[in-house]
Amino acid sequence: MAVTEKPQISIDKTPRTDRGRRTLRAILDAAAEEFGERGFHEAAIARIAQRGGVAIGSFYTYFDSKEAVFRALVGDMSAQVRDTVAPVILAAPDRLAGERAGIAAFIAFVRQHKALYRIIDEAAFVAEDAYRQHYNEIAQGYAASLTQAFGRGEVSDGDMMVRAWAIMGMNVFLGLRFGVWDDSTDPTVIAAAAAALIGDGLRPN
Amino acid sequence: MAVTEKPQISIDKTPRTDRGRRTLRAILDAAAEEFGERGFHEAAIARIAQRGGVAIGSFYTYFDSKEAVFRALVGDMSAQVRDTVAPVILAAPDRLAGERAGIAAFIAFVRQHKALYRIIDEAAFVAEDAYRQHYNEIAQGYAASLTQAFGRGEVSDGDMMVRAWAIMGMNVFLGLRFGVWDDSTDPTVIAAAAAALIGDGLRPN
DNA sequence: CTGAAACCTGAACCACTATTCAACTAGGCG
DNA sequence: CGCCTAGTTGAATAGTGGTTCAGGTTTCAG
Repeated sequence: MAVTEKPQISIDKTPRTDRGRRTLRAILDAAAEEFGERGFHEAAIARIAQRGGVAIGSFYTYFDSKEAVFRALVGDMSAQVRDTVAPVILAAPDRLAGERAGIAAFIAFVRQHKALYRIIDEAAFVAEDAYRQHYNEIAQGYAASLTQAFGRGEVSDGDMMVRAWAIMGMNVFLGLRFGVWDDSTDPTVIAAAAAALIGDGLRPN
Repeated sequence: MAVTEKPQISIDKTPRTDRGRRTLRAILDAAAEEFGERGFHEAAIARIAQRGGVAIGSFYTYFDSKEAVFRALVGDMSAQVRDTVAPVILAAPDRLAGERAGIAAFIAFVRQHKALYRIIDEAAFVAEDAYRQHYNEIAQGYAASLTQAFGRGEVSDGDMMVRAWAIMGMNVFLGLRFGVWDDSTDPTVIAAAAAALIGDGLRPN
């Protein structure tokens, strides 16, 4: 009995044609707009579909649920942030200079992607595992690169993981305050102040 | 014409009797639980009422809407955090010691109030103005006290507002990572590492 | 050309829940 | 006791919006 392999109710939603890929792209872009403007809960699938110029049904051709698109977006964003900031830090002559350049780059990125920046933050409530993964990965990389810098004698000894989380928090809050809430301050000024803090701390002399 | 002051459809929802105050308290506590466990959008008024042992109608005797309780809770929390951490910082012999004590106190607070800590974070999406107010107020006070410390020669010169936001971000992220996500690490160890970073920075020597 | 797979469509279904409201009870004051 | 205000109750209302599905249309390998 040649059981001709039951066609596995196609659980895979990846598009197979160019047409499909175009539609997926349109939905993703529309979703980014919608989630960015209205937040996860106020966002409506019907509006995402409309923005993308497709039918509601087409949305469900590519995603299993509202949360699924959101997760996809978080992944996209997460990668984009890393791919933007990490090279800037690496390109700097030393760790401390990298710190300053990284902050400036991050603030600039946030200003250019305010909506999408919100998506990552909201993931803390909508897709906590994706949120944790985002920051854990960054912290991991950050701590590793601090350890390397220590090996080169560029930074002092200390708990690199705590430092990584501390500096990440600094960046995120500065990005919120001077990137999202108010973008009238020159990023390099903020970056200079923050980098000075990271480099030498508050202690006088 | 003695226009006998139309009785102003009692827009004030403050309880007038002890019985009322008890009910309000029950609702508030129930709401804190519900919002803490399920987040704003998953939380249901019906469940809050049930938890508090009151009828749905009673909820609306004291609050105009779901968002209204949430805001009340954010205000409560905000005050509680400040009232817990600020005295600890002030009690320290100097600013840098205060920094360490403050971080340890904050992490301890977060561990004891994980649910309520989440409420403030979610306010960023549910009641952004309350969220901004919370952090702006803290930053304001923080920057002012840094300036005073500068006057006493306890900290170096620099942009105190940027520093305030940076240190706030540090604290919040350390609180998230080592308070909410994982509370197995000794807070004083984290506080020591973070305070060392704030005090002397990363620069070797 | 042809048939099947991929893709598209949007009305309808359904579950959920914030808010209202009209009737009721408790308690204190004169 | 009569009366008034504060407080209580929960079924009913009303609106929302995620998801499904049955029936098209498009694409393309053979």
